[in-house]
Amino acid sequence: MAGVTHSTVSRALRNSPLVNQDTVAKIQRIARDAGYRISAAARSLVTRRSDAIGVVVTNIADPFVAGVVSGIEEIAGQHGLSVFLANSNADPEREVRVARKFEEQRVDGIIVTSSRVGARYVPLLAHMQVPIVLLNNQHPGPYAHAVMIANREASRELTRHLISLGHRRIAYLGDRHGYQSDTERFAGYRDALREARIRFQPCLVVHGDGKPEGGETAAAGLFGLPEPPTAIFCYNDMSALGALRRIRALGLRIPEDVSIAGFDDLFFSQFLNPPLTTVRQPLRHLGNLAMDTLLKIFAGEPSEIDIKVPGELIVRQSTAPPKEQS
Amino acid sequence: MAGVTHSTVSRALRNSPLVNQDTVAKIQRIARDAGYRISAAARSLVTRRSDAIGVVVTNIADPFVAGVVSGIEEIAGQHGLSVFLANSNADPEREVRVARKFEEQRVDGIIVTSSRVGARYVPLLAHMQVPIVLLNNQHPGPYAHAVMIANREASRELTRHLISLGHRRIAYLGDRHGYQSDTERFAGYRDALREARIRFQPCLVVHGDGKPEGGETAAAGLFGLPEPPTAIFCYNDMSALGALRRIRALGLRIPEDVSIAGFDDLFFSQFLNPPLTTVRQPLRHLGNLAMDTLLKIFAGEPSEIDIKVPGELIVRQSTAPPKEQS
DNA sequence: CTGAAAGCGCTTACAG
DNA sequence: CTGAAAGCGCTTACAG
Repeated sequence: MAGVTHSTVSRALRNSPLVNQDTVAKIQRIARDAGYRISAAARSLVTRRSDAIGVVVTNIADPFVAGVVSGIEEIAGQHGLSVFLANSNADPEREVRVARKFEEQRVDGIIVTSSRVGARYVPLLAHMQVPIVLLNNQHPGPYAHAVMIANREASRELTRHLISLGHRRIAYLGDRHGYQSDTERFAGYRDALREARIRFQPCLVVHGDGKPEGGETAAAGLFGLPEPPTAIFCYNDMSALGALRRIRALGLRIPEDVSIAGFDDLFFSQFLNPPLTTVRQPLRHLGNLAMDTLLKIFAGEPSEIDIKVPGELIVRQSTAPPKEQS
Repeated sequence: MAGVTHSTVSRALRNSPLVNQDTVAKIQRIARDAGYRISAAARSLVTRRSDAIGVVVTNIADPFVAGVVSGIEEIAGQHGLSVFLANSNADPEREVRVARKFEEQRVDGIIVTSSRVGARYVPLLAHMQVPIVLLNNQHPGPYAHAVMIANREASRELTRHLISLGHRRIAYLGDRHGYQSDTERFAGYRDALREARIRFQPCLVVHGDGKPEGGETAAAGLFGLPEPPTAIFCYNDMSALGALRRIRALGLRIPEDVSIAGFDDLFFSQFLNPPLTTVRQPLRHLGNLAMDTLLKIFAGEPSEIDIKVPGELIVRQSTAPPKEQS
């Protein structure tokens, strides 16, 4: 060393006010010159904090998820926290493995990013006695905080937009049953129909998988109907991507023959041909909020249990009045 | 405890052959029932391995990056390794912060995923004496392994495709100067022109930023030319996304008036209207390879310094013969 | 096959 | 303001 002891060094590096300023300066200089890096493992062993958080995603390659993770990492980095990323793939076996790893790492908090996470996953994490924030997936229980978009309201507004254009046969192309965001968006769709006294028609509801492939198949089903819809509200932009392709393959024009709307406003949606009418979710901001919530919990500050962010209707050229009133 | 000592427990949980099988079974059962989770920090303090790797990306919200990270995480998870994710944003200050964090965590290896990473970043990491794998960015030095797509070859093939359709005025819409993948793709473009004895015209080369916005602006420039191109080879699909929009805004049809090709085959490219001709990069596979390389290094097995993966030309409907021979 | 001991690199009361 | 000591939860030679 350079004149002092172990403990003093430790204190100096943490900028303790207990230490002589000159000593601090000297020690910090020496440490820097020597390329000293504290061992996170050793520190965390005694402090009982890892200064790391865990982020579980179903699939980081999903642009919704990636956008949100980017917002999480941004705030975490600003506060000197490391982030562990783990894909669960909605596979129960991987979910268990992920939870176990996070426990071993003694993460200070967990963010679960995904609308697809099964409710059964949360108990697994809740068991860890660590703050949990769910992003776009509320959990009915005391274990977790939640950051969400106001799905129902935004969906209602989007459906109203279609109705105001003159549409009456509006299809809902959803995700798989049981996912909360699908359920809520579906509810908003029905709200708007009810308001406008349009009879709900179950045959106009089809289900994809939240990805282009599922959207494509589901859309195909709608055009096998004796009376196809004049507008389709797709659960998300990824589904819309598939629906758009299928509809074009059928020789129909958008929006002249059929209007299409999505949800999320992913980066590509404004570049589609035609540009997609959708609801904007502020992905990065949602990620920021989730991380902010975790930070508040760490600091012992009060924090809302359910944070709701409004979506924003973005009207583009994929929606227009129907050709003929039906 | 339950009859035995500290050391025996440690050995039992690691399935040491030194321990009586019955004892092992008993200890493992007790540990499971008690919900015991080993402390990664404590273990790593003595083993001097963290069983964690660090992944640096410029921006996880970029679909190229997200696809690759997904492939990295997949293999890491299979081998019980945790992954730290950090965004550098190509911001020098953040790069330093990321590198420092990874040092503190004593990661066992680092993967840098990005075509935008500055060469100046690598020394920062190399200093850590830890295996480094660069994905899509080769570094001329002994510090790092590299996994890359065969940019030049694939680019040459794509350009040949445009030439074979009859194009002679082919523009290159690149990324910013100095990025390796841009440089290599540009070289492939020139190779193909040379082969076909088409004179290279500097005015047909424009530069974007690898994102839709930059592609849009760069494309606009090409149509201010007295003799605009009949085909545009975009450095990547993200750039093409912007170029497509701008070209449509100019009232031109694709591919009738101008052919457009991209590079990467991101998930959305096959769903565009028209579907985009491009070069497929096997993103997930590239991520797998990078992680495999790291694993080999950990195991002390020999591993190639430079792994090159071929791209695959995917011809779709955004390219066609030019309207008139120019 | 099992136990006792040392030590990984830190932090933090407790004395001075 | 600084030092000596204990301890965080593991692993691993070293003895038996």
